[in-house]
Amino acid sequence: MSSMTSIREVAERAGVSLGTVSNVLNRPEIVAEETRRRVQLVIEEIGFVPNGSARQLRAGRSQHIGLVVLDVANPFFTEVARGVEDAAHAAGYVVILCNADDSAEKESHYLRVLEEQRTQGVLITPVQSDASYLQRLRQRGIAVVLLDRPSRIKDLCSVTVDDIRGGELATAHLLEQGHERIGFVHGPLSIRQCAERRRGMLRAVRAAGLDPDQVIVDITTSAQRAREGEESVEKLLRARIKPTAVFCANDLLALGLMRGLMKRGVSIPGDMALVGYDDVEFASMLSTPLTTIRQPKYELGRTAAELLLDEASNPTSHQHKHIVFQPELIVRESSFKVKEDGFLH
Amino acid sequence: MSSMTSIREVAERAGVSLGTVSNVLNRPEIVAEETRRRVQLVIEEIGFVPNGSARQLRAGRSQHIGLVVLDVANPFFTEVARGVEDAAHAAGYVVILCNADDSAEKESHYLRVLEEQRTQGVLITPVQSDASYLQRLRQRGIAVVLLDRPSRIKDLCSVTVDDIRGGELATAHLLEQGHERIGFVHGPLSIRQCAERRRGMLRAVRAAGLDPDQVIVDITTSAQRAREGEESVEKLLRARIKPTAVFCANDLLALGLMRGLMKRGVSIPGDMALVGYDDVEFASMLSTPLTTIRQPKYELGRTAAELLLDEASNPTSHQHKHIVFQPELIVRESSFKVKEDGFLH
DNA sequence: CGCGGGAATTGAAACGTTTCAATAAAAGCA
DNA sequence: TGCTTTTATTGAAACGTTTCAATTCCCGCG
Repeated sequence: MSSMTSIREVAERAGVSLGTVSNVLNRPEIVAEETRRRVQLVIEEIGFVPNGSARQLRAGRSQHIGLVVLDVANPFFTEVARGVEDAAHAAGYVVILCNADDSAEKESHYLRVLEEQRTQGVLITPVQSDASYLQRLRQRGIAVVLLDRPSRIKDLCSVTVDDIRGGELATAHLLEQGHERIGFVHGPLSIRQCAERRRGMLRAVRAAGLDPDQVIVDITTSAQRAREGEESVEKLLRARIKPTAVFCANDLLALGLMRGLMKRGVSIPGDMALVGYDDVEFASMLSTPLTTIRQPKYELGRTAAELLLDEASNPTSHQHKHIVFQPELIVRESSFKVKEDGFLH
Repeated sequence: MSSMTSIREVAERAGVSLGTVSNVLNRPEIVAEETRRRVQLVIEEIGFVPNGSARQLRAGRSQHIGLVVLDVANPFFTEVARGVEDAAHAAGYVVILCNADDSAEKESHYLRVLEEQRTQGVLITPVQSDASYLQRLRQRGIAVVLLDRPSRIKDLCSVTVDDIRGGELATAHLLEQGHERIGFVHGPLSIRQCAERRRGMLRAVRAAGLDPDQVIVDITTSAQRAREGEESVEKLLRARIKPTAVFCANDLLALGLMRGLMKRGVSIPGDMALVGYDDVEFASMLSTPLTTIRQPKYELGRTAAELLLDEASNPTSHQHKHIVFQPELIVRESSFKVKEDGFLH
């Protein structure tokens, strides 16, 4: 029953040729009214669903786009994913969401799969700085857009938020509040965002006429999640220079760090000021509302998807673009200044 | 250059037949040492990557499993997704994560795509109560496992958490704290979870010898996100019976509701006690840590994926199972009792 | 009445694999 | 040496579409 359910069966039952059924499916307007009806009836009747693999094989390309994120559990990326999905869905494409889970191995695995599937395009925030694999995809005719990562490679679209500026905003704010020793909790510096935000810090520190080596205390974590944030409290409190403020490379780290500090009775912002990054949904709702750098997450995803779709549909006329959004400082209680009178201001 | 990059080109360059190349790819052990090496060299050289569509067409089935969730932006589902992904990845399968976004239309769309792709199986938390579409998938030989939703249909695996019990735990806890009028903020009751949690409430209320109509104040939202939670504050405060406590069908709703209440100066738990559902990561870190019902999210996903893979690989010997996990009440400050002395206990 | 032209349909080739029966080559044995 | 096994390789068919040149049919026009 369900065994032989191809276009051929439809054709036989409707008494037409394969080609006609295909036409009913793809260009119904060119087939005669009555024939079309008859074929459609049979399709309904036997519940025929075209085989995507066969279609793709013939077309040489699928109607999918791949989205490879660093960590699906990070609200930042799910918000980006919503943007991507909306744009893709509107254009009739399907998004395959792949979770690299901060692992280069998983990233490669998924890219390989997307390549095998002859995907229309790939949106990616690479784990690996090595972009040679991406070049390969491009050579195979798969459009690639870098998400939240500037492209070293010129002939690649990218959509980013100015991370240097973000780091600068956060740091300038803390310096202004009178902090002179600032911890920076971040994932591996091989991750572009981390490196750039750090550069922003340097810029702000120098602009204030201070020596970065005296101000910044680096704390590197293996991944950028709450767990790692909590674990880094130890290192923070034992640092050679004792910071009075911390800047975290994302809100999850900040969340974890906050939990860790509270457990140890370190008050925020009294004993330690805290600034996060991303402005995820819960940032404003924490026990101490979190000062953070807001990024236009949804727009980031949406814009990236639009660029990708443009490149995929007009491969020749397409112009590569590098779109940069601006981050915004959102000041909340976690970085308020504590005056001599002991009150927050 | 990249135009003709099929198994055929590899065969020609290596001076062997198509079949041999295929063997090198799939059963390398049966091909002679030297031939294998030669073929592999050519593969490296021209960067050959097999065409997944052709493979799938031939095999009649892809190596993917689809995961359809209600809302990727909900941390509950991303945690489930991690569980699914780990199990699938370990077994060599790829997960296609689809976001139904609480919309029946998107859900249908994705299911259709998964059907066209001749996916191995589908893991789903259906938006629609109508399961006829799922039956169709099954008839086409696509394994289906219901995620976090009991199966009306007998011959379907399902992995759930006892939602009735969850609702009961939450409600009993609030009753115990002395609350006699309790708001229940939830998405459409057509969503199974909502309906079941409500049944749990009824059970608890009746067990306490009270009349549900006098105790429960229903507030239905269009979706179960923070935004909708915040919007429902209005309705809550203007309800005919004024509640002293609220139970939210998930933590995102609770998050939004908390924000809304705070904006209006309603103190938690003093003026209004609050209980959420899911125990997402940030629940313990909110301005008032949230009492909630914990679900084993990761295990849920993992177990579901394992059942699916079992069904997909042993379609005949497979036994359908219905696994039910137990929820757990986590008491935090948002539901503490306020004694006459004005302090929390 | 014959002919040109448009509309509808057809049939076969092609997309890139895998599979499997058939063949070829090598090795073992008497 | 000739015959049987074993081991390696081959070639063709099949998977389910789409495409496009070729064919059929019908209509209107001169």
